[in-house]
Amino acid sequence: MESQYHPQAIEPAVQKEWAATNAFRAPDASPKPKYYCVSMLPYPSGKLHMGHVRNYTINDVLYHFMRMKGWNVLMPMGWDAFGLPAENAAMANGVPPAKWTWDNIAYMKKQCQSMGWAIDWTRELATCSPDYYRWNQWFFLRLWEKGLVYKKTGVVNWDPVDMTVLANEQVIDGRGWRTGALVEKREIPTWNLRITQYADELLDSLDGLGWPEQVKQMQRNWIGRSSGVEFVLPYAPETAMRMGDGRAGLKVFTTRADTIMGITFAAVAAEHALAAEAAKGNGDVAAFIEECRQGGVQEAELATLEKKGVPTGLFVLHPVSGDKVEVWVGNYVLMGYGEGAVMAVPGHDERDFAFAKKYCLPIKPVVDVDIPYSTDEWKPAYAQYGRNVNSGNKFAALDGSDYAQAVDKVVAFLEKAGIEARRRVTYRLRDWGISRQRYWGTPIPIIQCTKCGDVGVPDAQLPVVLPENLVPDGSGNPLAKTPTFFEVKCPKCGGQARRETDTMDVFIDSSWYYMRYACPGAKAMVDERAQYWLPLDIYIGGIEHAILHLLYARFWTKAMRDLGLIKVDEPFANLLTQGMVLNHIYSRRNAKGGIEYFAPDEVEVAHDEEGKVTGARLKSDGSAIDYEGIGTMSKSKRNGVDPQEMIDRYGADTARFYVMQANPPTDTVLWSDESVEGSFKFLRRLWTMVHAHVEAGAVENRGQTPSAEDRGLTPELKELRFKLHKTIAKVDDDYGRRLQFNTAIAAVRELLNLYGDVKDASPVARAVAQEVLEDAVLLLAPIVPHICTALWAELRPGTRLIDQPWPAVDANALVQDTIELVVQVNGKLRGHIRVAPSASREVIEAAALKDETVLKFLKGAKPKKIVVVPGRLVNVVA
RNA sequence: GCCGGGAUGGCGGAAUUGGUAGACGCACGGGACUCAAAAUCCCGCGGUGGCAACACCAUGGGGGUUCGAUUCCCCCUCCCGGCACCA
Repeated sequence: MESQYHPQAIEPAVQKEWAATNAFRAPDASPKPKYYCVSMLPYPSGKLHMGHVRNYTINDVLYHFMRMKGWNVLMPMGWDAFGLPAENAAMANGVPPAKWTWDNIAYMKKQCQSMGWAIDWTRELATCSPDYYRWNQWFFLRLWEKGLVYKKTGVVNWDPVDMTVLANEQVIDGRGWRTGALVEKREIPTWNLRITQYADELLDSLDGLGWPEQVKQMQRNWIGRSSGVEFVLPYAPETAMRMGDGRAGLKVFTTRADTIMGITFAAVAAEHALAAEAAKGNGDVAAFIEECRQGGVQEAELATLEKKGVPTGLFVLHPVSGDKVEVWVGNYVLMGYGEGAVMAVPGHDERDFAFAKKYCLPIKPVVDVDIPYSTDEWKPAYAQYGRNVNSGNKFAALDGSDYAQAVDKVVAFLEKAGIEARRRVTYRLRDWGISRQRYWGTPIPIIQCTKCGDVGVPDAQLPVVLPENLVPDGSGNPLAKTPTFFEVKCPKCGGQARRETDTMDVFIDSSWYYMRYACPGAKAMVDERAQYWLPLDIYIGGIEHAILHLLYARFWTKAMRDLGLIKVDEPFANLLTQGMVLNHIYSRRNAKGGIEYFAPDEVEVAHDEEGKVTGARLKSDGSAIDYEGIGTMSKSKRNGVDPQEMIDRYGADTARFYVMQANPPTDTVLWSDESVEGSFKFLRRLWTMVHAHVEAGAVENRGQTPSAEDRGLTPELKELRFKLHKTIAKVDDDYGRRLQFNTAIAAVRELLNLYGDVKDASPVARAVAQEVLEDAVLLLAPIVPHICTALWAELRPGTRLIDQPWPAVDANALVQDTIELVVQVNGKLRGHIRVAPSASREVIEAAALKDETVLKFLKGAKPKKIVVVPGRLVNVVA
């Protein structure tokens, strides 16, 4: 056996053997139970980064573990190949997005292979290939037939200089990232999917999923089902004349109908029809609406704006008192939620309160909130439910009601008064707008005919193929400038028509790729092989996908089910959300006001004594740049770390071991490679241990190791076997249930530390050593499969690691004569006692009360109480 | 702003159901081996006091529940993720 550990020789040889034997090819039928484990597919940005290494190594550990446990395991891989970065790269280098993307895929695939991940490459897919995206188009048309697709006006970010729609990511502090121009809102026609039709099911079926509770909670809050009352605030007479829209008043929605007597004003969004009417002949309102048009559409930006508004001079009537109530235009009212209009109750709503304070509008508390009410300052308690008070003489019957009673009474009152009112369930969730005014995506299969309207592309003409040779220039969608693409005949009337040039949101691509892995080459969207593999037994990916991607994929699955394509209700039975890998971010504003990012290794950083960054300059020319703090590794911010250097220097096993031993998979981590050396040293030590054992001569009697009954073991060897079998149980639990790999590695390190302490060359000891080393190799195999494959071949010549089952725990090895208990006084550690595992409470108490330190702390007094926790501790309360 | 999460030695982390705080590593210090270096091995390593035995303090800050709190509850600070066109 080679005395030195040479990963550069071992790893390619092991990988070659795997490839030659199709080791990771998963059959679509098997007597074994199936286990389908998938990681979120990567965007082919150019190179793998440490987040990928973490993600796919976690998946790989589960692959090997479950395979050793006897499952038919599938781990596939693919490429989320459409999207914005390819267009940005094209603008920067003049290379078409297709070429850039395919080159990146080729390079990253090589990197994946050099990591040794157990991927079944026969199922690889790229979402930018027509074979894949044709089914996006086909399914879009099916949804359209079912009425789940519709067209409506949407609001987007508009860069007035580049004359182009900007993604939210491309808006930095309200300005276009390339031009530095102030961004505006612009309304355009968009295609939408009716995800809200599935809102209830998406909410209710969360309960049965094996997902982290935090993710389920985020999805619940995102869907945001709330029940409330929708009613009409009747227009005051002169307002009714002006509006003349056929409606008797302003429709509002509220979840707090019980506070109706606290209405002191009403507010509408700037885009509301009433605001437009008010702007006629009112310069202030018109100017305010114009002001609201400035800036982008991101909710985070809108929600942090200072609350502002103007009075419209239009009035509604309080539905109970009949008092005139003025309507304001407010920038905090969202057109996209409810009706774009709210009844304002500053007494019990925080945003209304802030608005009222700013514009000196009356604040009228009408619910008893248990604490004294002061209009000086908002307190969260003001928004609590409580008994109604101060309802006035027209509705005195409301006083004393609790929330539920109050809502009942209000609805009954409004109906009796002839005011349109109904209970309604609303959702925070909005329909899914899928139109993108971009080139590198799935073409939307619609043809716009002046005579026939929007016509679906006939199935026989699918896919609508995206031309692959265009290069975007930053101004608009190149497809819209390519007549060979958009000039078409109408499939219905044969007349001249125009092809839709918007493409689909890339979240569509990632909503069902894991089904297509299951049935490569299928002649339909999916076939029966998908039914065999679905649902995923575990889905692994970044916590940043907790809402959007996971919600869209769930919706898409349910829609496919309802079209009879699959039978599952949910795609992901279990979910492991990986924490983000963060790194420092450096940027600089360019002359135009756009933004430019720099990689951490291009930057020299100055720190203060506490390690805080005080300044940064470019290594190349010494110019000052901005430090933006830490954030997720991403292509656009140029702060990703390529694992290649680590692989070249130490090998893939060290890289895999390092990322798995450093932190639990769910933890967010700031990238550091400080202790990589330690990981490599451990693998080298493992190699040395096996080498020393093997060179001392083969041990044949593995499997006939003296068990506890045979009593052939010294106490030291018995302890070693105890530790071994404890470790097997611990690692099994960590891999299989806890999904926490750093503690599994620590346990194996402890085992090998103890093994290293045993200096015994007797035949019995050599047999135990064989058992320990074999099992340690099996326990580590899922994490570092290359070195373990090589070591196994030395420990058991003629057999292959990949065929081995997971090691079994020997219950006999876990039998102990005595156990140690902790002795506490008042909850503080004061000593230890050794007792038989079966020791009674009385025996334990007596032993504790004989302990000298315990007696010292008791100072002769009798203990007040003694708490015994079996198997753990005894606590004497003084 | 709203939703979700996090904070433990110089650093990464452990403590799984309320039961020994700091496992296992990294870095560092000391020693052995060596002509020397590398590699390897051994010892030490939260703070304060003490020769030591040991004692006290300590899990972002403040309060509470409990025989016992890193763990549960309330309040606060800072950081991370998401907020619908980054993926």
